This record gives sequence, structure tokens and C-alpha cells, in this order.
Amino acid sequence: MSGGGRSIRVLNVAEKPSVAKSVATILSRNQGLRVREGRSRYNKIFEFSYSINGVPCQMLLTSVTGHLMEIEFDERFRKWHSCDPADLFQAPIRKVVPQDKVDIKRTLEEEARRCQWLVLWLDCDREGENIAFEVIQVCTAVNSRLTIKRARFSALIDREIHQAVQNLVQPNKLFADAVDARQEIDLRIGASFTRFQTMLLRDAFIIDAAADDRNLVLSYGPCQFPTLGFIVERYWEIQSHVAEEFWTINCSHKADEGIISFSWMRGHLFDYACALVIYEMCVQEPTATVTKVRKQEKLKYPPHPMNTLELEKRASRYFRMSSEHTMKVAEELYQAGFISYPRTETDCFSQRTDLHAIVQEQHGHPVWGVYAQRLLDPGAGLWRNPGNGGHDDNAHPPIHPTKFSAGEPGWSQDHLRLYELVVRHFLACVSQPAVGAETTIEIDIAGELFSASGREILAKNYLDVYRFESWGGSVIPTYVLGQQFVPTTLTLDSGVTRPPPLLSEADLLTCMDKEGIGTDATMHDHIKKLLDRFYATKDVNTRFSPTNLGEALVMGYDDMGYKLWKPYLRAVMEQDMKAVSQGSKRKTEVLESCLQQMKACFLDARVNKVKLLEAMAIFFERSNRSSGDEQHASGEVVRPCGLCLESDMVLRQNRDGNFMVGCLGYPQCRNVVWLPGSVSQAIVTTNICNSCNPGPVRMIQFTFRRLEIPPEYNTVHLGCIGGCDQILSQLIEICGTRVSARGRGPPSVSSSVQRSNMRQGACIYCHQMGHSSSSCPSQFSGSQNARSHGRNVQSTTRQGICIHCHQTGHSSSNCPSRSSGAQSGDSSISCNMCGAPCPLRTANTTNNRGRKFYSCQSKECNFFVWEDSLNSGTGGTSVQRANSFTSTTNSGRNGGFGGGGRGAAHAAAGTFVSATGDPISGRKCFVCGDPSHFANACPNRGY
DNA sequence: GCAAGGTC
Repeated sequence: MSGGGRSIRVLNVAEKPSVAKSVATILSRNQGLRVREGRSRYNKIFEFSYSINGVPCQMLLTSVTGHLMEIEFDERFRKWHSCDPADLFQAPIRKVVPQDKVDIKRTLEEEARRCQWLVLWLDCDREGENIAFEVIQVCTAVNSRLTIKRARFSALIDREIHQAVQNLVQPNKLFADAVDARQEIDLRIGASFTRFQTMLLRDAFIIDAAADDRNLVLSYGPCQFPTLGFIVERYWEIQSHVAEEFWTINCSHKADEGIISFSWMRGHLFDYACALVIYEMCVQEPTATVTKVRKQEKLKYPPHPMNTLELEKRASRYFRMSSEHTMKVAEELYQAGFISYPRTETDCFSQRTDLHAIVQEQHGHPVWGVYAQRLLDPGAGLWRNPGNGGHDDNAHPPIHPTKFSAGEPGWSQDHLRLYELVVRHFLACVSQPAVGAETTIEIDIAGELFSASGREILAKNYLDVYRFESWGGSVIPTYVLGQQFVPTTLTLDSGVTRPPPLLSEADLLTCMDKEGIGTDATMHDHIKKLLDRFYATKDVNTRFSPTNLGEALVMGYDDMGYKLWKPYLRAVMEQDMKAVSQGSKRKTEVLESCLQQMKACFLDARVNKVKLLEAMAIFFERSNRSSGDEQHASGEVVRPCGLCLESDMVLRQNRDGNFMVGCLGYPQCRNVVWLPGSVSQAIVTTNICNSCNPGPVRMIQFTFRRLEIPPEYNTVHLGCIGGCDQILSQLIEICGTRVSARGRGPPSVSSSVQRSNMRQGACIYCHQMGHSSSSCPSQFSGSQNARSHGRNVQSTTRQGICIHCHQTGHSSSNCPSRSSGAQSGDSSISCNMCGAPCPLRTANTTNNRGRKFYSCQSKECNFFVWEDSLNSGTGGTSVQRANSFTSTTNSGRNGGFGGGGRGAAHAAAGTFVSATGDPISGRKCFVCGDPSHFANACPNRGY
């Protein structure tokens, strides 16, 4: 069949070669399907006959590989020095087909010329719709008569595809518009901030991250920076964590089955005194009564079908593979046909997927083949229809095996691992949950509740194949309701709060997913970028720390008050994109408002660049290099350069206060006009000179110093530097210019900052007067020291209070309360118990923050009393503290508190014992000080 | 030399 007669010739274009092949195979029913090469070796052309709504069609089905086009700035703005980075917010941009996609474009052009219809089979998401319009642009450019149609399909299965082609619709321009806006905003923000911060910082400091830091790019991007922000924020959280002591009561009981540990149902208390009172009550009446025995069946469900995010997280957790490497290996397995498409959000299988067939294929595997066989055995009862994770990208199924393998010759260890994960995960998904019998026992000791639980695994089910997860079993003896026993041990133990751990790769992916940073196909790229840019490092446990560079950048913007490192910006953009795709906002409207805001933010950041410099100075030594990139980047444009014809010339003031108009192409282009030394002020106006070329040349409003120019000249003059201005020429001749001895070299960043510091009179490191930051005695050059120094500046000086005790006047590192958990005061009393000094201190625990107490300095004594209770006439107490105040009973033999053993004898007499069994004498009620009763019997007890 | 998004 040649496509002659009345049949229509239809060019069909899919997003990727694999989809073209699948659609062609489905539509042709694999009959009469021909394949030929296109211009691009990856994108074949499939041909077959088909009938659309009764109309005979000669179908051509080919593909692109994702986006066909990119946006870029016009030539004039592409060189870093060719313009002010602020110009990038409005510089002209265009869409072009990059060199590596030209072959695909040619194929489309050649085929489109000979077709009447163009049917778009791009993925049904916003990016897919945008690619559709790229294809339309290329095809209609060579054939304007094309009828354009869109196929909507949600899975590559027969019914969907046949249905899609019989119900063709129009492409959705709004979806494509949303992506256009996103692309433009990303490019403009990314390029402007990247150029700005690179040129500002790279040459001003010795950044030891890279071997050659002159090639370092300090990139900014709306996805990479929030990702860095997550890492830095967690790091700061850990740095500022102040360990707080807490107290808990532990109880154990020795039974025939072993020792059972009961945990206190209050968890823990931060108030020692309160914990102690309760503990005293328990020791006083230690008999435990079983108040609840709960037995129930618990199910542990298998995971949902796996999408990209889960694949990356699990490969990181189970194999410590980086997300970037995981995706590389997954792509190779996909290309070789062993697993399904690895970039998918979908975590539920379509009803129509033949899950049994996928299981069937694994029957022969030497390790999990038997499990796969059991799954399909109805008698085993192991099968379960997979769960639904609630995500569906309407384009791809969850990741699952597509071809059996027991390992291929070319596979690495990671190929084997990842294939195994995909297969085992799939088999787990279609398996019954694990079943356990859980027993929970609750006991009551003197009104306090404690609990213990045990689990018996009844059926492992999916856990038999999913070796990556476990579910521990533990034995618990039989207790009956109302049963009484005396605990074997009852201890008051202390612990300290710990900071959260550094973010793992899986944690980071979770944060990104939650805040909408990146897509399933790009998240790993953003993480890798942070490592490539030396913003973060990853340890062997896949946990991320910021580098000095990463922390300094975030700190700099944070100090400016900008949340550019937070995910909000991306979230707002995402909302706007949604509004555009739904038609409630126009693309131009979103672009205008977003770029306007970001430009204002950019200009403001530039004004506040000292914050970035200060933050960098905390971690890095100043460099002597003087590239002056920063100065080049700033200044008002006066005219295009007539010498290099590439860059603009801008008005600037050098460090001595003299004005010049220099080319931004410096040092390649050294074109410069020095202005008279008598100029005190120069402002670029919007007036254009109508005689000088190349134009436009903007006029400058000059103000001269009265005493430095002849009396016949005005102090104010609107002049042109293009060569036409006689007055300016005369003044240059009369007054001369004040070119510095070193010539045009612009001031180095370091010297300009030092100068501004001196002017303000304070060092940017320590905020003290009398020296500059470069000679600050507190400056460390070692990076680790620099970081800890930086943290102190960050958390104490900046906020003005110690993060530990919340007092002013010292930093957290030398906080007097740091080691003791409380702040020492001046006054002290003599210890009621041993006579040693008891200084007055201030509690810093959650429940008693600010409350004063006296505490004996003698570790053996530890007399303790609240100041307010002392004033009200109540007494103090002396106890053995942390981990050592133990009541040892001998319930096994005597079944009672008053039984044998040294401790028990004292306890029976109402005396407290230490862990060594020695009595603690002189006990009296903690609440009121009365020795005739314990606190639990005190009439004044408030709880 | 800048971004993020497709996909190979």
C-alpha cells in the first residue's frame, strides 16, 4: 500500500522512541508494520495503514526525544560580560532547536511536507503539551496546511490507544503556555543570580573547594537552592540544638521467659523534682497491678507499586546508591527491556494490567522463582491485588519487571541489585500482608502506668520475598488482668535530648517531593548539582552536610532577609503555572508580575551584597585577585562600545571617587573614557545624544566642584561622552583626569569592602572597632574552625542573644549554663545536708525555665531546693541522682517489698537506698520538708 | 561559564 487514492497521510509524533514503537505496534496490530530510518538514529519511522473514524489513513509514526527546543538569550546577552545581569530580566529570548536535535527536526520537516494531518502523541502532561507545540511549530513552518490533532491516552494499552486515535482532540495551548512561562522565569532568574553571585564572590575569596576556583560557577536555581536550603536548615538545627536532660522511670520484671521491660507511659519529664516525687511514690508502693491485657492481630502491609521517587529512596536506603546513579542504572535496564519506564509518578496498576503474566515470568528464577510460583497457586492464598498509592501521571505504569533475567553477562552489581529490587518489590505488591499477634500489657504502680508489648509473627507472607523489610518478633509472658507482682527493678534514669540526624538522601527526596521541588525525572539532578557545585557533601551513610560555600550562600541571603533558599518561590511559581494552564491567569500576566518581583529582589540583593560578602568572609580568606568582575557587572549603561562592538560601556566610580565610562568587555576590551577629576557627581539620564555614533549614547548629568573649575563654567552640565561635547573636552583638558597610578584596574572586592568596613568602623567578623575584617584577631583560616565561628556569629551575635540560655551578653559557646543546664547566680547558701556551698541557679528546663534553685556543689550530696519553697518555709531534699537511685526488690523469693536483701530491708523500714544499697539518711518529705511522711502522702502535694 | 524540563 502506498498511501495513494483517497487515503490521508498522517504524521504521528510521540515523545520518545519507545512510545512510538508501542503505539505503532498496537495500532497496526503488528500487521503490515514497516520500519525505516529517520535522520536521527534513535528516532525510527513506523508505517502502517489504519482507519480513523472510517477514513483510510496511511500512518507514519515517529518520535522526538523530549523537548525539541530550548530557550536562550539573544546573542548580545549571552556573554557574561556583555551586559548587566539585571538586564537578563528583560533581555530578548528565543526558542531554538539545539544542535543535537537538528536531525529530528529534519525528519519532521521532511515527513510533514508529505502529510495532510499531524497527530500529536506526546505525554499527557504540561511538558508534553509544550513539546507538542514545538513539534507543531517545526511542522507547520514547512506545511501550513496541516490539520493538527492531539491523541489523549493514559496508558500504552490497546483499548486506550485505539480509543485515543478515534477521539482526537485539539492540543491545549494553555498547558503549553504554562511551561513557556516556567522556562522563561527559570532562565532569567537562574542566569541573572548565577552571574551576579559568581562574579561577586568567586574572585574575592580563596574558595578551596575546587582545584581551580577561577572556573568555579556559583550557580543559583529555583530548584537547586531550595534543595540546598533543606540541607543547611537541618544542619543549623543540629548546630543550635541544646541538649536537655530528662528523667524517666523504668521498670523491669523477671519472669520465666526472661526479663520484661515496662516503659513509663508518661514517656519522660524534664523536671527532675517532679519525676523524683513520682518515683518516690512508686518506690513507696511498688506493687504492680495488671490493668490491661490487649491482644490483637496486626497487619504489616506490603509497599505500594513503585514509582521513581520510591525507587530512588529505597535504592538509597537499601544499597546506599545515589539517586543519580540509580536513575542511570534504571535507564540502562529500561533500554535493555528488563524493567518498565523508570520515570513515573504512578504508584497504582491499571485494572487492565496482566499482573499474573508478570509474576509468571519470574517462575524460573533460582532465588525467588519458588515464591513467584506460590503466588500463582490459588491454594497458597498468597495473592492480593496491589494497593493504590494515589498517584497517577496518566502516562506510565509503576516500575515493574518486563523481562525475566537471572543476571546478564554485562551487568554490574548495581544492575543486579536494582533489578532484584524491582522484581521483589513487584512480587511484594501482589502479596498478602504479614500477620502478627500483638500483646500489650499495662500495669499500675502507685497510680503510675507502665506498658510492655510483644509480637508473635503468624505469617510472613510478603516479607518472605521482600528481604529489605523486617518486622521483629518479641516474646512476652502471659499476664492476667488483676495479677499483681513486685517489679524486679524500678529505676529513675536520666537521658538527654538529641538533635535530629543530618538529612539522608531519602529524607532529602521526601522534602523535595513534599514541597514540589523538581519532578520525578529531575530530583536526582538537583541533588547531584549541589555536589558538583561544591555546595554540599554526602557521607558514607548517604547523609548530606552543607559545605562552607553552601552554608555561606544560604546565610548571606538569609541575612538579607530573603527566602530565596526556601521552597516558597517555587511553590508560588507552581501555583501560577497551574493558574495559566487552567486559564484563570494569562501567561504574560504571570511572567510580568513574577519577573518584576524577582528583578526588584535581584536589585535589592545587589544593594545588600555586603551580606553575602560578610557571610563568605566568615568561612573563606580574602583573595588578592582583582578581577573586578563585580564592578564590571554594575553601573549604568551609557552607550554600546564603539571599540569591541560587543559590550556596553557603563558609568562607574573608582575607589578614589573618580568617574569613568568603561567597557563591560574588560579586560578583553579596554575602551574607557576618563572624566574630569573635578566631577563630584555624575548621573546617566534618559536623554540621547543625536550626533554621536554608535548610539544610543545617553547624556550624563555632571556636577563639578566649584573650586576646581574656572568660574565661567557652570557647576551643573548635561554632557555627552561620545566626543561631541566641547565643554566636557575643555574641562578634561583644564582639570585633567585622576587616573590612579595602577591605571584602570578597578578596585578589588576585598579592598572596597575593607574600605566600607573602615568607614562604618566595625569589623564584619567580630563587629568590634579598630581593625578591619582581614586583620580580625578572631578570624580563623581553617575551614572547620571557620564554620564553628560562623555558627556562633549566626546564632548569637545576629540575634543578639545566647541560643542556649536566651540571655544577652555572651555567645552560646561560652554560656555559663551550657554544661550544667542552668545558669549560676552570685548568691549561695550553705548546704543543709553537708555544709558545702549551694549556689543559687536558674533552671533552664521546659517546665521550670527561669525558676531559681539552690543545688549543693558536692556530688555526693546533691542537696536541692527551689528558692521559692525555701522562702515559704518548706525544706529541701537530698537524693542520689541520675541512674543510681534504684530500688531493688526480691519479689522472686518473697513476692513482696519487705523481703530479703539489703536494699529491701531498708526499704521496708521506709528508708531510701542508693544503687549500692546504702541507705540515704535524713529523708523528709520533698514537698513540705516534714520528716514524718513522704511526698506521696504529703497533704500539700499538688499532684 | 547561567535554569529546569523533556529524553538518549
